[in-house]
Order: sequence, then C-alpha cells, then structure tokens
Amino acid sequence: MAEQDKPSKRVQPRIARRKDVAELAQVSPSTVSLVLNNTPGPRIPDATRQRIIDAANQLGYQPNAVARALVTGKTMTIGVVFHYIGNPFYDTASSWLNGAWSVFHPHEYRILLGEGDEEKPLAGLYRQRGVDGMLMLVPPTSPEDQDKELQFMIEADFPCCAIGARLKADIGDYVDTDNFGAAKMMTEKLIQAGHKRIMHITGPHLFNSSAMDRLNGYKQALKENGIEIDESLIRYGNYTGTMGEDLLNEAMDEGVKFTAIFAANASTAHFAIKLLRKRGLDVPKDVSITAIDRPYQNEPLDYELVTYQQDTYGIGKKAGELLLERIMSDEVLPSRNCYVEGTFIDGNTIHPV
Amino acid sequence: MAEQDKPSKRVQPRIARRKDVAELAQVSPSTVSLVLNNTPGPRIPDATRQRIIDAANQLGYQPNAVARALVTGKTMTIGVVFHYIGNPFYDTASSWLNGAWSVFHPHEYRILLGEGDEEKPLAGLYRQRGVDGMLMLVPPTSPEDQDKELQFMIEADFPCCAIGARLKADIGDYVDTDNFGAAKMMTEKLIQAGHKRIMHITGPHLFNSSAMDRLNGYKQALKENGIEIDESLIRYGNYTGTMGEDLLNEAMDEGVKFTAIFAANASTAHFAIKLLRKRGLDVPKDVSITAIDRPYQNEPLDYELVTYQQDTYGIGKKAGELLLERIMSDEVLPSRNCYVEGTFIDGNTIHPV
DNA sequence: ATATCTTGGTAACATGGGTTATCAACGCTA
DNA sequence: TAGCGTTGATAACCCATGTTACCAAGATAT
Repeated sequence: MAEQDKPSKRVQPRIARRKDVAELAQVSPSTVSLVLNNTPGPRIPDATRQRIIDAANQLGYQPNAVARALVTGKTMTIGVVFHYIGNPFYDTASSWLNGAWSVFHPHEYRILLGEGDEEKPLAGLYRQRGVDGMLMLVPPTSPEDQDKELQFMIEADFPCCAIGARLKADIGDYVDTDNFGAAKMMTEKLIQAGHKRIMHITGPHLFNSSAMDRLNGYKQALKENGIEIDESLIRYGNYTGTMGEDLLNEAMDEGVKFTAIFAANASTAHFAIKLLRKRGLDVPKDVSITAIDRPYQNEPLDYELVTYQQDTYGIGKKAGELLLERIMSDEVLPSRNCYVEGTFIDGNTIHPV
Repeated sequence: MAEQDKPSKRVQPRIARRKDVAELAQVSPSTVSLVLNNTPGPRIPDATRQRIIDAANQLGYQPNAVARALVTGKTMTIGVVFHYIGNPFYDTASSWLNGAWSVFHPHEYRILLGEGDEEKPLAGLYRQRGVDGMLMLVPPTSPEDQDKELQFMIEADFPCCAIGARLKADIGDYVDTDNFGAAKMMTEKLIQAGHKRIMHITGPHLFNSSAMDRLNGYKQALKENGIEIDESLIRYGNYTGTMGEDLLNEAMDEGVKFTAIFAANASTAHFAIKLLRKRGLDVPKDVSITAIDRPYQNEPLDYELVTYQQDTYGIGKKAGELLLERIMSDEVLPSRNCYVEGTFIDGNTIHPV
C-alpha cells in the first residue's frame, strides 16, 4: 500500500518563535522570555537584553498568544454575548461595545463575540477556557435554561457582568439603566399633564427584568398618584415595534379609552405613533406619548419624543470596569448592581389634558 | 527573609480535563481524544466508546480550546477589524457582522474583534497566531502603513478579506458594493431629470477606495453625458455628515451655483438636506439629491432619498464565504473581487429641472 | 508448537512559551 | 588554596491537547 502524502499545505514563511529569537541572540529560549516579559528577579545585563530585543525586532517576533494563554491560564479575551430576537448583533450593540472597548482595549483585552447558539449559549465559552470573563447582553435563554447553563460558571465564581437584564442566577454584576425609576418618571410626566387613562405597552416582562421593572415603575407611578390600575390598559408586548403596533390596534378596536401611552421602548413608541396617525389621531393632541429611549438616537425625526434616553455607551463602559475589576481581583467579589444615569429628553409628545 | 505566599487565587472547582475523563472511564488520555474526536483509524469497541462518552458527559467535559488550538494550529477564530473615525464599531457594523456570522457560526468559528490600535492594527492578530483569518472593514491606517503592516500577512498568504474598501496591497479577497457603478447610476438619475450643475460631496477619496470609486463614477456619468467636470462642484469630504454640512455651507457662501447634489453617503446626504432646509431651500424643488445608502435603514423619514442601498448583510455574508473557502483551502487562491448587488430606492428627492 | 494477524489500546512526542531551581564561572576573602 | 558570594544564565518542568508509532494479548493459521 502506497503511503499517502499529507495534503500539501499553504507554504507559510515560518513565523518567528521564541527559539528563533534565542538562536539569533545567542541565548537560551528561557532568557528570551525573561527579557521580553521583563520578569523581575533574574539579572540579565543590558548588553544581553539589547541583543535579545534587537533580535526580536529583526524577526518581528511576537509571542504566540495561544501558547501563552495555555500556560498562564489567561486568554486576555472577554466574551461578549449578544442576543436579540433573530439577530445576534443588533443596532445599539455598537455603543455598548464601544463603551466596553474603551475599558478593555487599553488593558490589551480582546473581545470575542459569543455563542449565539440556543443549545450551548454560555457554557461553551467558559468551559472551553476561551475567555477570562463574560459580558452578557440580554439573557440568551429562558430563565430555566439559564440556571442549568450558568451552573458551572456560578460554582467557579466566573467573572461575569449582565447588561440590560438581571440574570435570575446570582452571578457577577449587573449594570443597567434604573428601569423602574425611568418608567416611573415617564409615567409621572403624563400624570403631571393631567392624564389618568395611560396605556402601557410592555416589553417581554416574563423573561426580561428590564421589561418587568418598567412595568412596575408604571404601576408605582399610578399608585402614588391615586390612579387605579386598569388591566385593560396594560398590553403585554415584547419590545418589537410591530408587536406593539398590533397590540395598540387591538386595544383601539376593542374600544379601550385612553389619552396617553407610556411605551416600554423606542421602537414600540415609534410604531405606536405611526399607527395613531394612520388611524387619524394626532400626537400629542389626541394622544400623548412617553417612552424609554428614542428612535434613531441623535437624529431629528418629525416628532421629538418625551423620553428617558439610556446611556448605552456609559453602561458598556461601567460594565467593562466592573468586569475588569472582577477579573483582576484575587478575591471573590460580592454581586453588585449598578445603575447608569440616562438623560431626560423633554420633547413635544405630551399635551395637557 | 520570610518566603512570601502567592496571593490567594479564586477557588475554582476544577474544570474537567482529558485526564479526568480518562481516569473515570478507566482508559488512557489518548483514547479519550480518539473517541471524542472520532478519529478515523484506531478501532475502539463500542463498549469502551460509550464508557468514555458517559464519563465526559458526567464531568461536563469540553476540550480546552486553547490547548487544542496550540497543537492544531487552528484557533477557530476569525478576526474582524473595524475602523471608523473615532469609533471602533459603528452603527452599520451590526448588519455586516450578522452576515458574516451567518457563515461562520455553523462552522464553529468564533469572531474576535480586532485591534483598533493605530500602532499595531493588524499584524498583532496574525503574528500572535490569534486568528485563522481576517475580515477587514475599512483599512485601519494610511496606505503606506498598510503595506508595512500587511507585509507579514502577504508573505504568508494569510486568509483575508477586505470589505468596503480595497486594500492597496494585493492580499486576499475584496467584497463590496460596485461603488463606481452605483455612483454613476445615482449621478445619471440626476442628469436624466435634466440637471447639469451637480455637486458631489465626496468621501475620504485619498484613503478609501470606495470614496474614490464613487468620485470616479460621478465623473464618468458626467463625461458620458457631455457635461464638463467643474472642480468647484466637487467638495472633498470624509463621509461624516458634519464635514459634509460644512463643505456645502462653504460652497453656498462662495456662491457656487448648482441644482442637484450627489452625496457620497447617507450621513452626508442627511446633513445636506438639513442644511438646505435651514437655509430656506426646498428639497427637491430647489435642490435635488441622490446618494448612496439611506439614513436609518428601513425606517421612514420625512423625505425618502433617491439612493442606492448597499446590501450590507449580503456583503458580510459573501465576505464570510470567500474567507471561509480560503481558510479551508490548501492551495493559495488568487485574489478575488466581488460585488454584491444593492437596491435602488426611488425616493422623492429628485425634481426635474 | 510456532508464526502471523487482529484487536484494543497506549506511550511518547509535539505545540510554544512561563517559571523556577540550579549551576558554572568568576572574583574576592581568609 | 580553600571557601564563599555574586553574576549571568540555563535546563527542566508545566500547561492540555492531537497524533502516530508501537505493543501486548489473544486468535488464527501452519
């Protein structure tokens, strides 16, 4: 039987290894490590140091990150897990990422985009030792699955930070907007303008803590102002504009009376306004609207929503800081909750009753 | 001198290694590899196989990705290098990413976000052996630096794909919109409506091939229609809306006459329209506008731009496919250029002269 | 009984670099 | 000259895996 040749591989010019540098500089590989890593302790005279540094430069040597990760146990990589309905990466992700990036980049940490897989959403990155910490934006699975998946990470006190939704499991930190407070404030703005029949189109409150918090903030505002909660005014949505539109349509067809809407998020508000107009109503004359976040940040639309704009960049940054601290720390830090303040935008979508 | 204790580390429950599985299954570590990787050749009876699989499940074993990468030389990671003025990740990045993701995810490739560092933009990821291939969105440095930085990768035929701008260096593939064709088409739309004095606000044409191609497309359209190129109508911008606004302002202050604008990108168009309105002009009655791309994809604004919408998801997907093919292939593939078709949007920003 | 084949599996090496115990050579002192 | 400290560096081990050459034991053929 003829021995089979290996398939011919791309011919790659050998990338310099420690050994190559060592040979060129006439020292042992260990010495190269000692010098290039500036390891304290061993005394290497400047002449030798320089010889090694020159050799390294000449060869364009950079230590193999994989080998280094194997021996140090640190990959210098942060896993970022995004999840959104049907879309691993969604629009606003970029400002979160930029915030986190601003923290990690100076420390030479890289960002690895997460699994996005329904079956093994998180554990993979951790159990395969691929990352040193994890930033989670929106829990990837239902609460039950989470617990199972997160079990490994919890037991290991694996450095984690959740953004935009609290994890059910008590693991790592949580950074977000004060959704409860923001929702309460946005509802109060309507109440202060004299509104009493305020509809709330919610987010997926069963699976997402921010949606739940906003719903509770809405209820609290009503309570504190002596307005009875009318369940027919609460429409359970999922943060998508189309769903919000359908719910509103339905409510109006049912003949539910209201003079204002507090929408759980920007997209819901945007589509609600579109629908109201389509049905011949004026915003805000006929219906006032507040929300959380604003469609198309920083850009003028033909209305200016009264809203509470989350500081997504700030949230990403803060989350990065907490996570980095957690990674650096030798001790197990307690879980921390952290709210990043947003901005109230006083638009033109409220009209006094 | 008292011997110093190592700082106490987080106590982590030991993550199962191959060795642990081997012990539990009463076999050698090698056998574990053979079974779990389904290595062809060695004959392991089903009973033993099952014992190993059970042990692995029981321990939640997943092979250490780092060790595996070291020995195989494949990290199963794609580097994605984004660069934009001041912003490592910009808004539309998400659709590119989603396109690329749709290709890589099924093959178990992960995405590592690139350097974003002016000094060592690309070489790091490659030379440190961190990634198996690279997707580059917008060249990170000036053309000169690129050549120097890319030298290593070129010599190695390192799998690369550029998106949104050709690299000067001949390395890997290039996927983009047909910028020349699109620009020509958008200029022709204006010409067909009778316009002859058409201003073009460009992108950074000295550093970015897409901006250059669009400029050339604009010129070509004029030429083919017998319209002389008037340099005072070409304003050299950089794709940012604010810059475009300034340039337009300047041109108008200079008293340059024009009846239409072909804007190099969406942001430029958007800000141009805002400025024109601010200066009391109507779009399109006084000034017609076309562009490439549309501000705020998929959402209605109070105008509908006549534009050529790039298929960013498609570009990301195509780039992913070419890159993957390149990574999988043992041979050195020739450089390929590939245009992904976009969509013409027939808006309302053209008015016949 | 001996040679040969098959089955089932393992030992050993390689990957590239961090870390530490150790060591040779040299100069100085008693 | 022996003993000792210092300087300058290195050999050896470790990380967790993939891979291949090899081997022991039993079965079969001669």
